[in-house]
Amino acid sequence: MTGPRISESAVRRLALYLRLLRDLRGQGVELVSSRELAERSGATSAQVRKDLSLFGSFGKRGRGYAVDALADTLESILGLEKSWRVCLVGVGKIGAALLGYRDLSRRGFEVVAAFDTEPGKVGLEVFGIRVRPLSELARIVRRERVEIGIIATPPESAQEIAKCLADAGVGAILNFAPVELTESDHVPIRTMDVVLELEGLSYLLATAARTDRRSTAS
Amino acid sequence: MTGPRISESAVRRLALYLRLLRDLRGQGVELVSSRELAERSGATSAQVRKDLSLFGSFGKRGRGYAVDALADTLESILGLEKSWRVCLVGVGKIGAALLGYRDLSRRGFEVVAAFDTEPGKVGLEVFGIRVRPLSELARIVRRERVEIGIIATPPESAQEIAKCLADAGVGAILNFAPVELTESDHVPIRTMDVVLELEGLSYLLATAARTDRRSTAS
DNA sequence: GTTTGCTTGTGAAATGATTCACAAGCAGAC
DNA sequence: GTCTGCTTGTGAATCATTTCACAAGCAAAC
Repeated sequence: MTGPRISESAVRRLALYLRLLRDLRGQGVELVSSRELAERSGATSAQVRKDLSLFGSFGKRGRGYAVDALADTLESILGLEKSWRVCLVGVGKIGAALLGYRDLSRRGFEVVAAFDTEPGKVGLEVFGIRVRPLSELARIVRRERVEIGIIATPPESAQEIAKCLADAGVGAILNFAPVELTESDHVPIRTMDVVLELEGLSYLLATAARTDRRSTAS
Repeated sequence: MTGPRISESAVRRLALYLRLLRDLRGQGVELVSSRELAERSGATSAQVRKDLSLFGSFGKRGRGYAVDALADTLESILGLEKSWRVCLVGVGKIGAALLGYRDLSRRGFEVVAAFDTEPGKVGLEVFGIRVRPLSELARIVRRERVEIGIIATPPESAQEIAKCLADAGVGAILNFAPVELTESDHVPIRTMDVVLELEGLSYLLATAARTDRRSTAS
């Protein structure tokens, strides 16, 4: 089964449903309806059903979805049955925060190596991970069979490092540097950017302010 | 001028163009074409032109866009001419990393207050910001005229805090807690979730692996 | 002035995502 | 068995976004 073509937002929703299902499973709930999943995830019930139906029929009409089975199915679809081997490049404030973030390993993403250029940082142990010099990246990524790279460097070096990671064989990259990276090879890249997100909110606030001024103007 | 209805992804792209324009301005470049902006932002040139044309005609046919003027225009559209007053709730690892993140104030988001419940943290100064008890949130948010709230607490408390922030008068919320929050009032909320993002990549990796197995199967 | 080369701005077309609406189906009550 | 209440799965319809394609326009060369 080579899954259907499916949008990025649909995948995100599936991951969200999975999180909810795990909670419900923990609470001992056995059945859940698309309506309930929708409420808790901020989607509509039709959306939930469509998303799930892309991969098969998992529900029982009149009853809902079996929490446990559906959680297993989603884990399989999302590739979360195994745990992924991750490396971090750039042990600055964000990088260090990520190393200390317990949820990563708890949710299946094991940080197995960390790299930095700064001599003052190389050799340190940060939350149990030894920081290695960048020069060892290719070697270690191969040796440790790293599958996902996280970039948390300044924007200037990010593109180059993305290239190194791709060349060294990682299959996907999560980028925290505030630049749009172009992907080498076919290695998908996701960028997370706090400032960009805040700027999105700024637009909404500014628009709201403009509207207010208009409607309450003398 | 009450701006047009515009999608979240379009706003994100505008913010991206603005960043590129600032770079170009810094380099002394005076004109830029939609094609160049497209290349650097990962969009298509038609997309760039459509995005910009939603708000007016800023380019010169045959030449391109005046970098300086367009940057100013985008700043105005996105509400980035002023600097926004931000508060942080939850000074854990992510919260502390944010307090230390210079780019926030540099790019127009000034953290003017921080809160935490933990007695061990209250009173500390983290990167120059004093951590206050959560009980003071409403009072300080009002006094400091905070416009945007950032939530970096455990997921259990996030919804409650979103409510407090909305009630206290913030106009937008950026949420780092791994829960889908329902908005109180009409306060928009954006959630950033590292694990969710990694799970999206996991899906791609798993799909690629499935496809490989299919096509190279005996 | 005319030609050339390049670029914008934008309707129209194509594509993609979401919502609607309802037949099909399940389980429990009687 | 049949009736009731509820829920899934899904084609069709709607809505949104992206891409196409090209007329209109600018500047420099000659």
